[in-house]
Amino acid sequence: MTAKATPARATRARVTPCTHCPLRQLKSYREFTPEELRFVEAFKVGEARFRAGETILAENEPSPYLYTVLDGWAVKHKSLEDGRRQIINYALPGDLLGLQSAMLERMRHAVDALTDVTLCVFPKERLWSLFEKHPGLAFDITWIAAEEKSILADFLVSVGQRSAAERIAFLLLTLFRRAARVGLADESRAVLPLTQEHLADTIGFSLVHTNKSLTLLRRAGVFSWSGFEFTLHDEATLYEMAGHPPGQPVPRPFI
Amino acid sequence: MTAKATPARATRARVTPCTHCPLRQLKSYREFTPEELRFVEAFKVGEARFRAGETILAENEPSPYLYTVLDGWAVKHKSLEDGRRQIINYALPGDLLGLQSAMLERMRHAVDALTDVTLCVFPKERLWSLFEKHPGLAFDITWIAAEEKSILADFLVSVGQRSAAERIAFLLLTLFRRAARVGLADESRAVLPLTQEHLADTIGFSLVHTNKSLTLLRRAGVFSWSGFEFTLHDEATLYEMAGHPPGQPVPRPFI
DNA sequence: CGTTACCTTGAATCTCCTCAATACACGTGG
DNA sequence: CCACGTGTATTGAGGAGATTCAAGGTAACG
Repeated sequence: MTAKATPARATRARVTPCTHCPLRQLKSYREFTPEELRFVEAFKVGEARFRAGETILAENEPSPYLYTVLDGWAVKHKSLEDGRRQIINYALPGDLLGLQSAMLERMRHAVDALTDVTLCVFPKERLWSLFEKHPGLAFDITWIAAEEKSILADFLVSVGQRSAAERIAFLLLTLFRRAARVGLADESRAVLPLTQEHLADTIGFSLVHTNKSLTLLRRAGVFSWSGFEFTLHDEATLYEMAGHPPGQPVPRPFI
Repeated sequence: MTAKATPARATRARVTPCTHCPLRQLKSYREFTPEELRFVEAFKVGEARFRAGETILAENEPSPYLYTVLDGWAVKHKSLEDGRRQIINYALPGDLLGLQSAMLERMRHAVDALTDVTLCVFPKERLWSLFEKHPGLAFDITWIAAEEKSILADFLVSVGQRSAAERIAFLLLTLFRRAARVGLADESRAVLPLTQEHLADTIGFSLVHTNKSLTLLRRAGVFSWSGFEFTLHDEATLYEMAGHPPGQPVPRPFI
């Protein structure tokens, strides 16, 4: 890994208007008021596309934009000088990127595209007027931040306390459910576009050990996962193995 | 460990008025506008005290209150069924507790008092009016959530990638700096009121191994730490060992 | 048809865990 | 005042688990 950083290419042509945003159709999102919808529509200045492997936001850099993922997967990670890296979280459609650079001046981690990605682009200098004029949207953003804190805490518990098999089960089940929540999975199947190296860098084990543990898990027949195709054969057992990860709450907000 | 959950005992007598809040004197906090100060003063309905070891907020419980720490230390943690537990973060004076229960309906982790603690108490049903009427305060809360996400990400990197010595160095240096930021440390000394068991549950190692690694680190003479008294002898070296943890940003907000 | 990315497996080594025992400081009650 | 229990810190020994090094395999792509 991987490709070099590439500047966002804003595509003003063929931009999805927020009024027809496919994510807003999902029952897991609340409805906007007409005023909020108008504000968000004006807040969005375009879309940006990144190819798999490209850097969306670089660590320690400021960014003039806030993004939401419209389509595709991204990965948030931090690297140490010697090449070790830790994946912090994944971003799926509907997730917010760049809040740190908006709030804390610069990114404290990098964000890379995991698949080809389309993002909605919002200029961060208008974030303040969002807080001033649309407390409901401000509340949503805070809600999202609180929820991500909760996800990070769950990852921390997993990495700090659980065995290799438990961590793998936890991660795959969590990602499967997040994919399902935004309509990217049916009953038992989803595309989870990670390599085993991503998996290893998320759960805090070496690639070799991750592979061996994964092989054992697969032999147990609880799920299959190859070529990014994940199929869940026995959710109850995987749920057991994962140490009972919390169900996703019904999310209140959108952006 | 430890004492049973105890209901908050609101002490309306001898409550510190926000106008004289010792934390607001610190240069690391921004100043309130007079209107904000008036709002916060009314938002605060009292203070609560907890003794060391008591539970401030229980996992999976809702809470009608939001708290800020006025004095003392608290610890946020999650426990598994079999007794393993992971410490998520620590709360020092100025830190916010219970945002999860306010935003996500219930706590996803527990909060225990590490020392005797005094908290400012805010009723969460008035949080919405804060967002409506004081976007500056709403922005502050979001800022705090973003910063804690950043801290959790750093912990995750530490637990996922670093050696025992690095994790210990990272945690102690981080806590020393956070204590210093709120006036709880002088040049090189601070009270860090953790046991080695807390340390172990934070860095994700067994108590025994943590003790052995700590002993080695102490023999290196970079710091001393006994009876909760932490003395930093060689900050540059500890900083090296800790893998260059980020300096604390100047925090914008208060509550 | 060679290169690249990803996955898989074995072997040797070292880290970390569990079990077990000891030590010290503290507070309590006899 | 001493005996005792409890919480915390320390150390040793043996074994499970994770890492690194190394080699080989497959599929995709020019």
